Amino acid sequence: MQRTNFGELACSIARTLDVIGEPWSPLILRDVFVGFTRFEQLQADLGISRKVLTERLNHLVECGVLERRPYDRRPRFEYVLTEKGTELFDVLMVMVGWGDKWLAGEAGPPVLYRHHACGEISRVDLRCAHCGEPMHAGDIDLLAGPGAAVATGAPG
Amino acid sequence: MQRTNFGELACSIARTLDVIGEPWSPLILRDVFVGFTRFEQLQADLGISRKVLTERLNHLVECGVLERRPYDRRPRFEYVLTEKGTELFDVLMVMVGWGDKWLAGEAGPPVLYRHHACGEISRVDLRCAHCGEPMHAGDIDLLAGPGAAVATGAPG
DNA sequence: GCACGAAGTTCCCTTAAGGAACCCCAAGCG
DNA sequence: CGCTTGGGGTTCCTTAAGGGAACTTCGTGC
Repeated sequence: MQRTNFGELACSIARTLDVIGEPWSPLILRDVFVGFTRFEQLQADLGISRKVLTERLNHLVECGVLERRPYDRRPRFEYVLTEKGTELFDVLMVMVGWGDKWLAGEAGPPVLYRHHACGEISRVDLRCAHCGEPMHAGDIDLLAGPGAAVATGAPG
Repeated sequence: MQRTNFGELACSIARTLDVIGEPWSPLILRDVFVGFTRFEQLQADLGISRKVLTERLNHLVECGVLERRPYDRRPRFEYVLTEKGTELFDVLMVMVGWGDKWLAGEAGPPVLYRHHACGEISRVDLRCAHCGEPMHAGDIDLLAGPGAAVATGAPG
C-alpha cells in the first residue's frame, strides 16, 4: 500500500494525522496512558504485530509524542507520554465522547471518566477558549490563517 | 494489508476508529464540511484515488456519518453530513487545535476559527460537561462502565 | 555456562492504496 | 436520431503496508 503522506498539506488535521493517523497509533497512546507502557504489554494487550508495534513506537517517539526510556540496567525500555503526547489525549477523549454517544448501544459506555475537580462521572464538552460558550461545527466560520498555503484547495 | 477490525473491541476509541480511522476519512469529512460535497470535487481537492474515495464514501454512508443524496434529475449525488457526522467534527476541531499548537511552526495556523457567539478568533477547549472546569488527560480517573467487556485488556 | 525474558528483527504471505483506463447514463445539441 | 459531454463511479495492475510466526540479542540469575 503506497500511502500518501499527509504531513506536507497546509492543514492541521492532515498534519495531526501524520502523527497518529496510522492504524493502531491512537490505541497505543490510549494503552500508554492507561499504564501499558512496555513493548510486551502493548503487544499482548492490543494483539498487534510486533513488527508494526515497533514501527509505530519509533514513529511516535520521533514525533515527540512518546519518550523511550530505560527502566532497568538491562536493556529494558518503557514508553511514556511527553507533554505533547499528553495533550494529544484530548483528541482521544473527544473520540470517546462521540463513540459513547453513537456507538455504545444498549450496553452503555465501556469506560467512565470521573472528573477530579467535581468528582462526578462526566464527559468532555467543547467550549470556546475565548468566551467559554459551546463551540461545535455549526458555531464557527473558517478564515484563512497566516500559515495558509497560497494556492491549495480546502483548508483545515 | 489485512487490517485488524477494531469495531469489536469494548473501547469507544476503537469503535470510532472503525468509522473514521482509515486513511483519508477525516480529510473527506473536513472537505464535506467546508463545502466540497461532490465526488469530483473531493477527488480533485484531495488527490485521492477514485477507487479509495468510492470505498470511503460508501463506508461513511453505511456508518450514518454522511448521507448520499441526488441534486439533479440526472444521476448526480452529493454527500452531506448527518447529525452524527456533524458531531464527529468535534474530533477534527480538537485535532486542529493540537496541530495548530504543536505542528504549525513559524508560519502559524493555516486556518482560523471565528466563534459566532463572541465573534473572536478562537479555538476549542475541553471542559467537563458537568461542572464546566477544564478536563484533560490529567484531570480524570477511569472507571469500568456498564458496557465494559468481561475479560479484556485495556479499556477505552 | 545455561536458561530466561524483554525487546526487538527478519521473512513470507496477504491485502489495501495508487493510478490510469474504462464504463454508464442522462442531458443537450444539431 | 446519433453524437458529445460530464458526473460518478468500476476495473485492473502494481506496489507497499499489515499479520504472523520464527529468530536474534543482550544482560541477569541460577
